[in-house]
Amino acid sequence: MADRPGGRSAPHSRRRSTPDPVSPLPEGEFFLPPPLPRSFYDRETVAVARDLLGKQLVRIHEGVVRRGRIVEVEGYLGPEDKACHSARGMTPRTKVMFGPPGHAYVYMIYGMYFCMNVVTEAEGRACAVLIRALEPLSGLSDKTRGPGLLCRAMGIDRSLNGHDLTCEPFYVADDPSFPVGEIVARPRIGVGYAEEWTDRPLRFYLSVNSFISKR
DNA sequence: GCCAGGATCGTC
DNA sequence: ACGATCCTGGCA
Repeated sequence: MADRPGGRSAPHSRRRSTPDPVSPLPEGEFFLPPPLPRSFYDRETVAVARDLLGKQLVRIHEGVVRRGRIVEVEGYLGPEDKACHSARGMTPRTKVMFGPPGHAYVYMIYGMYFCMNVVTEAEGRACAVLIRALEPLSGLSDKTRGPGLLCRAMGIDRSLNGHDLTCEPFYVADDPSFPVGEIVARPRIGVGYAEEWTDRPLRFYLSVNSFISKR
């Protein structure tokens, strides 16, 4: 296969003479931040959850760049956590959670929405962080508050389950100049069935941000 | 197979 | 407080 050093044009017929209508990849320089390395995800889940706040979720799809700032997350701490999908062991659905860190765990909820997680900790730990809200940065509607809505806005569906988030076209990137500020910890949303795990403060959000899903 | 329930969201 | 909508997992 012929390589195109520095070239960004599509392999063949995709590129037309007119630019894409919405957020096309810019010509020349690219300021899209690079993906975080796998070592970022291969850490204790609460640390990853807190550190994801302020980062950018980036998806490049059909020539459109969609970016949002992660402003709300929830940690799910593996099989012992009664709110965690891996609490009933490995099933077809939770297989990705039991895999290596840095991959997307995407599932359908209530027959109408998708939710997206990042897998954390060592392979087999089956921990993850749910992305609950984004502040829109580019290519997104303003309906990004809540895990189902943000997946719709980003175009995240089942086809991205298991995707490796350490490479394009779907990844998390650092945003070093963004001031994260104070982080609030509260019980997770919608896990009333989880007994003693229901009230654990594993939901984290930026206190100075208006894009949170619920107060 | 069958069925209860769900890490949601919009509306009443 | 409830319905939409369908996948998932447990049980027969």
